[in-house]
Amino acid sequence: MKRPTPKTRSAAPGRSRSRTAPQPARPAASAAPRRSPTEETALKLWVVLTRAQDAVKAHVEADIAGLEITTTEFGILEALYHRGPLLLGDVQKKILVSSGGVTYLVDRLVAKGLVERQDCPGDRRARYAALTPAGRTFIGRIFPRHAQAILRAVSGLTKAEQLAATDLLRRLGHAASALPVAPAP
Amino acid sequence: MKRPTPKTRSAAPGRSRSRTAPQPARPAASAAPRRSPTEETALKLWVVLTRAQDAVKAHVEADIAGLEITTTEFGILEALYHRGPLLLGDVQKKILVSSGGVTYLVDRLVAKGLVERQDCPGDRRARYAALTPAGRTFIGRIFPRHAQAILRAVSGLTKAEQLAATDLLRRLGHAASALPVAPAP
DNA sequence: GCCAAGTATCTTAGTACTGTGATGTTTGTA
DNA sequence: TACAAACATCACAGTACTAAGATACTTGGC
Repeated sequence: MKRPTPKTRSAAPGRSRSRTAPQPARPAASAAPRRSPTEETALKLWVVLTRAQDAVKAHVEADIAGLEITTTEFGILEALYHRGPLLLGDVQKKILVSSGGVTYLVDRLVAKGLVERQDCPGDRRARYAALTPAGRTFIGRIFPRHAQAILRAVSGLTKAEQLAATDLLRRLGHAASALPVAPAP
Repeated sequence: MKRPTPKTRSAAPGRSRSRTAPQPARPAASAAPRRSPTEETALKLWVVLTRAQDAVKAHVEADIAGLEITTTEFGILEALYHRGPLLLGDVQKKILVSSGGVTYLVDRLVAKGLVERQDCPGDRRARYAALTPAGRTFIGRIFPRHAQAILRAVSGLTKAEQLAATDLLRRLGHAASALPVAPAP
């Protein structure tokens, strides 16, 4: 699991800061740099986008915790469950990891007996990943609960709001993906 | 850098799959499980939320690449820049890493001469992290460009849409955070 | 038919963390 | 005065990846 939101020493337990008041010896030097309202809007969007994703992800990961698989592995199983066998390259595009990462992840799922590789007739470079019967049973058993966990995690918005958010986020994502990545300065 | 969106072999370069047609020997077995529309809406939201965050993050990380710091380190510098010295515990809450992670990250920033630790008068257990003059200069120099990169990354939405998305995401995030995490089954 | 270029996967080494658990210091409370 | 709880730190094994390169196969042009 990548970052199931830190659980270590004294992580969250809220309000207790009463000592923050005594400002440090050195001046706070909080020379808050002025920013345009347009920048402010964009930065705020980036922050809440990240926070929202983290918050929902925490529920998704909590749901998967204890199943002996990572969220990324879950993503592969889910993709194979809903789409049938996929070329490893297509798995890569779907879950957004490096090519080496796909090899690594599929190796582990194979070791767990959930996935198998199949040769691709017609292109001997390529290979499919496919669920084994055990893998199909496994994902079929846990997916419904998983869907409920997500449903619950996003239930802070009404269905209409969820649809509105989906539309905005889809367009945001598409636009950002289409945009060429920063011209190295 | 954690996952600057894979750059490896044949990652994105679109449509070329013409070999996907010959379905694998084994039956596709695509027993697509029926789902309620409510579930469908929630799952879709989760997917586009993650995709959008990833897409924007790719720009953010591309902007930081080559500066010899990771995005997490950047987050610390930015927090100190905009808020002044912070207790290490507050840094932890801000950037969401483990307690050991804060020590590790601050150590590295100290080694780079960008941050220093200061004792906290009034609580001798606690310590502040604060920018050094070099650190302030560094972040002050790169932050404006960073803000522009974010501005650009989210420019697929109009300002009004950005505000609407911010409102929805803020409420989504708050609700998800407030919700107790899945009851371990 | 030959070969360069392209595509698919795998291998290797490295990185940025995490989690656990222990240690020391300090603080607020009983 | 004791004692639990908070803050930071350290040590260390482990994890989920990444980037870069190697290998194997395929394709398109000549």
